[in-house]
Amino acid sequence: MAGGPWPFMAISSVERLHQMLKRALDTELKRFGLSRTGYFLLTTLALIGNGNARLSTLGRILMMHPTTVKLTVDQLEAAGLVERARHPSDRRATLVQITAAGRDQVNAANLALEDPAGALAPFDGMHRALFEALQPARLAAGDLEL
Amino acid sequence: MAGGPWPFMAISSVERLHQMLKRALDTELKRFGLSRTGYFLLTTLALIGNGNARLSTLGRILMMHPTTVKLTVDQLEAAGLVERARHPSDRRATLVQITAAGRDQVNAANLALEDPAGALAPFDGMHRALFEALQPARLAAGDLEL
DNA sequence: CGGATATCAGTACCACTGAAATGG
DNA sequence: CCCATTTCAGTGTTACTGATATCC
Repeated sequence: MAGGPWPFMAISSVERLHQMLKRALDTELKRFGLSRTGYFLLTTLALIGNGNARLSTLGRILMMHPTTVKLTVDQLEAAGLVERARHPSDRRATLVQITAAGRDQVNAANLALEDPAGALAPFDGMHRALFEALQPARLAAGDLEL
Repeated sequence: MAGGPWPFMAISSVERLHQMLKRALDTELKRFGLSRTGYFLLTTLALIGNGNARLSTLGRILMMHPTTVKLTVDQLEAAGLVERARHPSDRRATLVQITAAGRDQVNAANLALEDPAGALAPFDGMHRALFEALQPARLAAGDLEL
């Protein structure tokens, strides 16, 4: 199997790593009642200045379809982790605001992801190196700087 | 957004790169009438010694669910790119064998993926570096050596 | 008997398409 | 008028669960 075409090898590597991380992440998030997309959305909100953003902005940042964003926000809102609010100037838009409970939840989840005894243990200590190793390819393809 | 927790940054990077590669790969494969899973299965078969393997072996290698393997093989078989055959010694197993047409198809696809004017152009020349950059994390998590 | 293999039916989640309504 | 934003209904693909039959 070694010695395949390089595009195949590269794409397969990303695909496999994605699979493994996804499974580890899902098992860890299950205890918090969070879906993967919900976790990404919530953490993104927590890192943004005011803790709020438009649905469309979240969709662009997270590379999610508008309908998927709506569904995810619906679920998070039902769980009390985010709230919808009117945009002050643009009346087409609705803002998604993270709640205090949402911050607590996402902080607890991110702490659990750093636990050396958790599901992400195999990657312990490699997160930063992994992030930096992928920067060139991501930026070359025009992705955000994060 | 920068300065988030490292597990989040690492997982997001992999997720985003996976998204971008997936879209580029899909648009490229569309012209060959191949699905992504079909492409992975077919290329794997082409790289294996005799060009055949059990369904269960393919599932393990490709991290696919048995039912997904069956469905993918059904589709490839209908397109004449693989054939099912009895296992010589183990009568429970069925072998999937790549056909001559399947080899032609997958070779053409892999050539297109290396085209500097194709959808994978942003990653041109980075495939090998990308593969090697992901090796440590993949092997640490117990993945195949490829 | 336990375990592996393949298949099938049914379910669930997610992404997408196309449409609609509202507003910049 | 054109475009952005959000929402909704309907569709398709893929992964999963649980069950079955066959065989090592």
